Amino acid sequence: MKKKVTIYDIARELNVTVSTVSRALNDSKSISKETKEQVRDMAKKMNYSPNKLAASLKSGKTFTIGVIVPSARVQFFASVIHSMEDHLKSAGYGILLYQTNESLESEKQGVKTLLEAQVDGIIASLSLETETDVSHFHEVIRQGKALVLFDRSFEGLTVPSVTLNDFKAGYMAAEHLLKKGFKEILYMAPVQNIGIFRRRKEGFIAALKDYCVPNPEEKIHYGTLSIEGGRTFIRDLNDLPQAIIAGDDFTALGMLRELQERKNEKVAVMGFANEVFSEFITPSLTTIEQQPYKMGQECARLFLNMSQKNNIYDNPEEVVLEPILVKRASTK
Amino acid sequence: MKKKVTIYDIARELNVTVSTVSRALNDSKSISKETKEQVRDMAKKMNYSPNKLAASLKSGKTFTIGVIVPSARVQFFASVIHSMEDHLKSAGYGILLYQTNESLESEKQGVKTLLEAQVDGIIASLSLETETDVSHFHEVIRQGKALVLFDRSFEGLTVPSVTLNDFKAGYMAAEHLLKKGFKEILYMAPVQNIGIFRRRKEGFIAALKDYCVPNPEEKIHYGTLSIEGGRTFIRDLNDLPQAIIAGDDFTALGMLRELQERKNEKVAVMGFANEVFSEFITPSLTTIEQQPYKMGQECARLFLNMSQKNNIYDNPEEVVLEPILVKRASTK
DNA sequence: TTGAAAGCGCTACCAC
DNA sequence: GTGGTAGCGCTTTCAA
Repeated sequence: MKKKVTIYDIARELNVTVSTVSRALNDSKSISKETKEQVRDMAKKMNYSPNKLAASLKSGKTFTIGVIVPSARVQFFASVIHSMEDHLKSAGYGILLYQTNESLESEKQGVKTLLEAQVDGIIASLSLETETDVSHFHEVIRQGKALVLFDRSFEGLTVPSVTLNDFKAGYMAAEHLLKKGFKEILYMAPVQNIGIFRRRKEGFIAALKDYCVPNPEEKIHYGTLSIEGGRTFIRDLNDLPQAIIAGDDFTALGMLRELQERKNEKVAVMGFANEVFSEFITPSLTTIEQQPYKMGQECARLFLNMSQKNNIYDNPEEVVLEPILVKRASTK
Repeated sequence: MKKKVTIYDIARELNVTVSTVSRALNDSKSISKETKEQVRDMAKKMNYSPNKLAASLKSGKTFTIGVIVPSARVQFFASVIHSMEDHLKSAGYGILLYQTNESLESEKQGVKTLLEAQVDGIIASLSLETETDVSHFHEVIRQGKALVLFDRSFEGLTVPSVTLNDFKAGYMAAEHLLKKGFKEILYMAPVQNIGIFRRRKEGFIAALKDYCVPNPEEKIHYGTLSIEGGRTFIRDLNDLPQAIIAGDDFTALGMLRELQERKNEKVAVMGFANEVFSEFITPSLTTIEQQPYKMGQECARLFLNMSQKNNIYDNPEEVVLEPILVKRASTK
């Protein structure tokens, strides 16, 4: 472990000043070609590696962006992170990852930690617990740093965001089943504090109204998002409907399994998210694709846009991606 | 966007020096209780947020650790990342993420970027292209920074690592099939430059020898890891064997689908990785569980261990996790 | 085109 | 128990 080489070492070696070295390394136009070459050669020769920390401290830019997600293990978020990293990396930004595990407290801590790390911005998807308390995100804005929300956003925050058209997603799901001729459709609603689930539910209701199904509100049952939640949902029903819209693909899977064990496969089931497995289970699952790759890409774009502007929160762009209906066997 | 509050502001307000403020904030024992309280109250009142960058520049510790993976979208790596972040966060460390997309060039760039960001260490899983050129990792070691390799490690690097007992994994897979009475077993081998695949293959061969199956080397066919790769593998066979060990679960899935379309399900198929979907496809897939959560946890532990030692590369600990055979319907 | 020097915000050593 | 101050490695303004 040798001592680190700094621009001072290069300067001394070349009998110039650090200013010159710094400028040469940064390709400043006020430095002669020869000097630049000399400096670069020496830097390479001495195995120089810049300390970005020092540069950041001085310049105020870290070229690091904090990403806050409920869990990096969930396929959807994993894909978004993957996409973000790819698109941000090419613009010179690194990603500092923080998982909230669906806890508001953890989310607050995450924002605090990331701000202390002096990230240039934060891209976040809210935890399930984040109902109305978004004060921690106001701090991000107050500091003049870029904030981009995705998927699970909060309407009270006028910041750039990338979301799915959840209303339409709910509407599409219902319409698909209605067009298939199913009349008795049950809708499984997850917690309602999150806008994404609320809007989706509203889309469902709207579709039923448009198709003249009476009392759509009565079709809504609450449930838990998980395979077991899907099983429980079925068990708790007195009569089986013709079709069920589950809160996500895992829940839909649980429902399908529970139904199969009862030798009763006559119920159409669909999910949300288009997980990797959904195509491969039996029956293959009809679901709504949420475009995680596109979402990550758009988040990166919005952030990079902001990093070029002065008044970053003027007219925040709200990208709304279109849900895509993926028809498969489970609603045949 | 107000000007940032620094310890100078707090010091001025309280008529003390920055040393006092710094020490009070860091809970130094040489500061009186009263002063600490005053400082903390004032810090809170002024909405002070420390600039970790400055602290890092001075102290040389960033409490940030670089994580290099082929892709954060792959379930296995997503789970490891999830686990690492959880375990490292509680020790005060943040994760700077870098994806190589299986490219050596990108991996080198990643190491460079992370080192420039002054990470305290790097936890990495090698790209498929990283055959023998690991010079970039030597640079990490040369700088005296902690390096931990996981899953896809490199035997030439004597650094702490967390891997699966791949030999045993291959052995277990073969043994499972042999015990089921299958004699004609085909083994699909992915690229061989990566130690993990080589050792696994050797385990397979050893098992066949132990069970007195002649010419085990002839049972090995090379193939590509993907659903399509699995389909192609089947198509390219002249005769179907009794059982096949695929390179991973996706490939196994491709094989199963190809076989199903031929109305020929008499071939037992198993995979590696225990993906989320493997339990839910039909037939459910026998596979080898690679314990990603445990792996992430152990990586975190090894890193934290190193961060406490002086000679961090003395007797590097090599954690080898046991593969777990998950028996399911596909090899019934 | 290059040099000198201030300073980003914090820590830690040396005084007192 | 507290103060003074020299840097950490870099950028950038002002001079020359």
